[in-house]
Amino acid sequence: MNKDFILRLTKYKRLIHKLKALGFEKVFSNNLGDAIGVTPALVRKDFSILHLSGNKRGGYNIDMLVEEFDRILGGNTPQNVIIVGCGRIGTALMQYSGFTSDDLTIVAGFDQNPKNVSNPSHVPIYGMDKLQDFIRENSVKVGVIAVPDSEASKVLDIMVEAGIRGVLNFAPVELKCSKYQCDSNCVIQNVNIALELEHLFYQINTQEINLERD
Amino acid sequence: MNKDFILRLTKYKRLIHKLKALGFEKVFSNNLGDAIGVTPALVRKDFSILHLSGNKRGGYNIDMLVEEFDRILGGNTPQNVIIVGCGRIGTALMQYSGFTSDDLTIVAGFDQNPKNVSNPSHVPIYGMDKLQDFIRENSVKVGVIAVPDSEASKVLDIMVEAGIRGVLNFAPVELKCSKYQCDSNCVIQNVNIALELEHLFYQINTQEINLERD
DNA sequence: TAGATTGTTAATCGATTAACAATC
DNA sequence: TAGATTGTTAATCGATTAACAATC
Repeated sequence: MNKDFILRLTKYKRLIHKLKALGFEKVFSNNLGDAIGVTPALVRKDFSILHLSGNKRGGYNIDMLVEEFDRILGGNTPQNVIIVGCGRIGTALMQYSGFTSDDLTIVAGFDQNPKNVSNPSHVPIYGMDKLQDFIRENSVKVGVIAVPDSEASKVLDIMVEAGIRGVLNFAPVELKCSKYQCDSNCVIQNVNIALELEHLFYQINTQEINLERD
Repeated sequence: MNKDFILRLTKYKRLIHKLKALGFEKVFSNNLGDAIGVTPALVRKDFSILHLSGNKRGGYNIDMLVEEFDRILGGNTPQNVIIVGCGRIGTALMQYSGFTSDDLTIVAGFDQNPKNVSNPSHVPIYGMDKLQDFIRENSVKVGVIAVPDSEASKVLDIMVEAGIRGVLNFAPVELKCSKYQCDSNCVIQNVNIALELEHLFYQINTQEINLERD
């Protein structure tokens, strides 16, 4: 329910898959904690919340963990994602290599002028008028918004109306919990690159100068 | 010092600039809290930590806030950023419109084959061999890493050695707090798009099925 | 003045950690 | 068995909030 908790789950999952690939058969809260940078106690607590139990002396069984984390985090069933807005960011994402390893598949792109988009990927790009039908017919659950900021909230409304449940927003507007999000339980995650860079500068500045000037 | 705290600072700053533009002269902790979604008490606490004081009845002076937040968050002095790796993500970022409004300027790109990069922006793209000298000569403080994951940690080392203080990493590897980061106080922020999407799927899944299966 | 708002202290809340009994 | 590790409880820690005296 907690953001940090969810982040840890994803890290556990990745780590456990790696360990499995390395031929490990069991692992201790100790090892897991070291690897993801938390205390062993927190690992045990987390696992306890998830009802994952180990052996008092033999640690946790890797096969069991792999299976359970796959179930909890949506498994290895490929997850379909659409990209709305095929400008620079949109097309860059379409070819992003980091996805395939995580069973995420970009199934389609949408743009106002699909014919103008240079498209070296094999992902089909449709006009915006096809967006709602596509979402409905393919039961798409998650979409990426990569349109100009002026279009973002309009696009969001369209997607939510069609039944989208999760949105990753790259438009430099913070898409807020509108009535739509609340009504329909659509989760919105904003990725604001300018904001991230500002954070960095802030952190650097405060390392040098102290917050309180005097 | 806290991640949430820093995030709030950035939100305060943006909001206050907007209010200033709207002609406001003063604002209450009440209003600020509503707008950024926190309690008025927290706003006052935050301001107190920053030594920003208001009037017992007249709230906080907008001009004062604008000035102070600009100082605290690095002001409106343009911040120079370089982009290392001019593949799809890198070039997309180079033309990203969200930057200009935040006084962030991409001053250069770097790539192994700068001549192969199609470069519709006006940002110069140099070979990787120029990276260290450029950072040193221009005192660049923050850089973006958008190279393939296999190159990421090598590139990080080079940048840190040249004196980079902050890195935004788009390569799908979690660049960890290596010896370099600790020695030289380089802040690393990882943006992992696949991870963000996984979060979304997880959140959606847990809305439907409860965590504990039984 | 009376009313409203700040600034700060103490209370609350939630997450993390330490500790340890249970037990393999 | 002795040693090691889990699972869970209680303690700790830090961030947020409530409350209220100070005061404009």
